[in-house]
Amino acid sequence: MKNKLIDAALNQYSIHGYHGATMRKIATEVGIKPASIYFFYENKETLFIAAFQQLLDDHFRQMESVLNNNKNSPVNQIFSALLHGIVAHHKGDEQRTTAYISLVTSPIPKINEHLNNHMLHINDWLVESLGSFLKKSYPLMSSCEVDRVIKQWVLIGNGVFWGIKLYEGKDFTEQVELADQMIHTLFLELEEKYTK
Amino acid sequence: MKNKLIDAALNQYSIHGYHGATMRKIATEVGIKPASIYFFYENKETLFIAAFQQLLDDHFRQMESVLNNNKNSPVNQIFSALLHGIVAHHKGDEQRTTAYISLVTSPIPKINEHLNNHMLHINDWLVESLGSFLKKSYPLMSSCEVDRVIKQWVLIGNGVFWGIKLYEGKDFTEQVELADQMIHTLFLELEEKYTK
Amino acid sequence: MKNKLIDAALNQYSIHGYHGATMRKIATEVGIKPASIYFFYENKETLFIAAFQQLLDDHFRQMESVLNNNKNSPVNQIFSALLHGIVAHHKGDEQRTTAYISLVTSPIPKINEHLNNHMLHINDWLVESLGSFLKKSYPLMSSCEVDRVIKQWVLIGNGVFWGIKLYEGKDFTEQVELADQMIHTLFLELEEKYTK
Amino acid sequence: MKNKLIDAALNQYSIHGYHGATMRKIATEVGIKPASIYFFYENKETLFIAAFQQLLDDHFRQMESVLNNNKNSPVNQIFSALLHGIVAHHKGDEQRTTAYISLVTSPIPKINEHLNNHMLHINDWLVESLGSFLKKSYPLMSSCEVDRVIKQWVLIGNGVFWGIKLYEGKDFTEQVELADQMIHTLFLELEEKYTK
DNA sequence: AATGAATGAGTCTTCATTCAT
DNA sequence: AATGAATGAAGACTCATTCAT
Repeated sequence: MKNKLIDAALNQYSIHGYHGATMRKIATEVGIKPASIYFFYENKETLFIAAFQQLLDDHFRQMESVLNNNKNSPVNQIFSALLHGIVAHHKGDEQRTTAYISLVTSPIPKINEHLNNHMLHINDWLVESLGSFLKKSYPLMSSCEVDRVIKQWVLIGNGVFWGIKLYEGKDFTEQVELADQMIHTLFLELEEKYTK
Repeated sequence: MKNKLIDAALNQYSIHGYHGATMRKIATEVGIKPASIYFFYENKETLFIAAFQQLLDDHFRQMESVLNNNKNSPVNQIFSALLHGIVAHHKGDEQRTTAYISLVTSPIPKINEHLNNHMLHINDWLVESLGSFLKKSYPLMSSCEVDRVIKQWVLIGNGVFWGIKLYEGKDFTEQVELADQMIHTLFLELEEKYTK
Repeated sequence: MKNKLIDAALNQYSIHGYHGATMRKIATEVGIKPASIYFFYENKETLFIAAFQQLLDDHFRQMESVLNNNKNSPVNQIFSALLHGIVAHHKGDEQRTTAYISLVTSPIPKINEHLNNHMLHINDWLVESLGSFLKKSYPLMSSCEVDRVIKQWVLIGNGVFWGIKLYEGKDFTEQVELADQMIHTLFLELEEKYTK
Repeated sequence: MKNKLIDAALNQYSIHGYHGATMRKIATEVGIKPASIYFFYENKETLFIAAFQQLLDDHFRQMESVLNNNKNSPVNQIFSALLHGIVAHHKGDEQRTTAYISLVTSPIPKINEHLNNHMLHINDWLVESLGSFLKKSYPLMSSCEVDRVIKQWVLIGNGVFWGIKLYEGKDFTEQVELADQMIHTLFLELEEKYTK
């Protein structure tokens, strides 16, 4: 039930925003009465913090698992696969993605903190794990350049991510292809620079 | 006063979301009583539709003016300048930018419609105006490729835009630099392909 | 304009009741702004007291004029004509009739007072004027009986009056006919008793 | 509590009209807070529709029971008793009677519909039940005449009913007596016509 | 003669929350 | 584990009224 409540909370949040996601709507969605929510969560804020926590954790776990499934591919394919993996994850659960996007403009301070930590966490993890792959393939790359490549990849990823709410169907598929091409170009440069 | 109300509405919206942007908060921000708002706008929805309309119009006008100020530069600089211009515009008015981002997850159907129209409008305009610059510089480019370049540029722009809320200070400046590099690469390819 | 306001007030009152007849609705109906009403009437209560006063005065004047036009007919025809006259007056201005009915349940004490005075006034007038006609035709009738006949006539009139809101078209016409028959019977009795 | 709310709603309605019968006044009358009303009724309109429904149902049941208690008396006494019964019912609960009268000028369309149905229902019922009594006593009466007698009786009843708000104490008692006399006359005619 | 701008009080209604059961 | 009943605070909005113009 706690999980059903979190799902409902995220869903309502994604549709109506924090103030519009009322306890009643959430309760109705899981088939209980508003008063019953308080048996599981102390109050609205607690529920939402748990919900957002889970959202971010899932998001992170998902990225880890995608990376894990591709760690034996060539670097450039890893970057590409990771992008596709994340995109697939988001597209497969648009409701949560909307929640995730809304998070960025969340009106609750505690949640913004969580989000910032999450972002730093992801960044560290990306730099560390992707960095090690890059260095393995291009041992001559400077730390600084490794950083740069990862950040550019993230920048492209952000662009695609933002497109999730802006483009639909074929238009969005095209976005992913365009991103792929740019990643490809990124690695062409590296290849040329470090492997001849 | 109608304009002051729109500003306040956007500000409150950017901070608290639609349901959290109460008439009282908006009224207080402009120094009148809640009841007085209804002298200027029929109701909350009307006020917000006017506000968002203006937000989108300003946004578009801003892009136009940036383009106008750079239309005599070389193409690659136009693309770069346009990106910087938009970023500057958004950074210079973070409150409105947050409102703009929140718009994407707005709970009011009428507003989503407006937003979609706005997006299509911008797209058309970009393809048309930037397209003509590209074709002038690289007459051999196919329409299809013109389209692709513009869309990649937009993708990078979206990445930067999304970063506005995620990065601060130097970190954000770095984002713009990274984007610039990628645009640069984009045009290097074109140069190589079409001008030798 | 003062008269237009009174008409509008009565109309709105008949539709929505006192609390539902807002200054705005009244102003809109006469094509001015609410604030302008206060140039003509001190406040809502004053306006309505004037309106009701006029309503009752008109009502009374109407009855007088009907009686005047028939004062040379035989008594029984006077009674019948008076009934028809009143009914015609009310049917011809249903809006005011509704207002008149609503008056009886008015929530404003001052108005109830007015109404009571009006009722007493009408009663006195009826007893006096109709009484004199009766006594002229049936000199042997006791004051007490004169009173009784008038009151029965009023009772029938009240029945018809109440029917204005309950019956429509032919159904209402039938009511008036039924009333006529009963008045006829009333005078048959008198005839039998006093003129043989 | 739902019933207490209905009583309070009718009482406030009878005093102040629909728009003047505020949720606050109703809540106060039953000793709860306005917000609590919404636990029992969806909104103001729902509450009032339930209230008026009950008012009309009670009214009808009352008439039925009066008729039932007198069905073995002679016809003319049935008519008289029914009148007295209805009058007693109304006089015994003036608050509800005022509500009933106000209903006729109610500003809510749904309620007017209910009222119309109620009136038709009562009419049918009167014609059917009183009609059968009349025919039993005067087998030679035509359906048409049966109809007429009933309608005249109703007309007198309406007159008395309307008098409830106009007359007080002895004056009202007199109204009932006058009505009684007229009913008496009505049956004298029938007696003379059909039983000699 | 009329109104634009403003407001305090009050309207219906919803919200998060509580607590006894 | 769940809810019926209740509520204080706040939500959007309306109302009668004022006053400078």
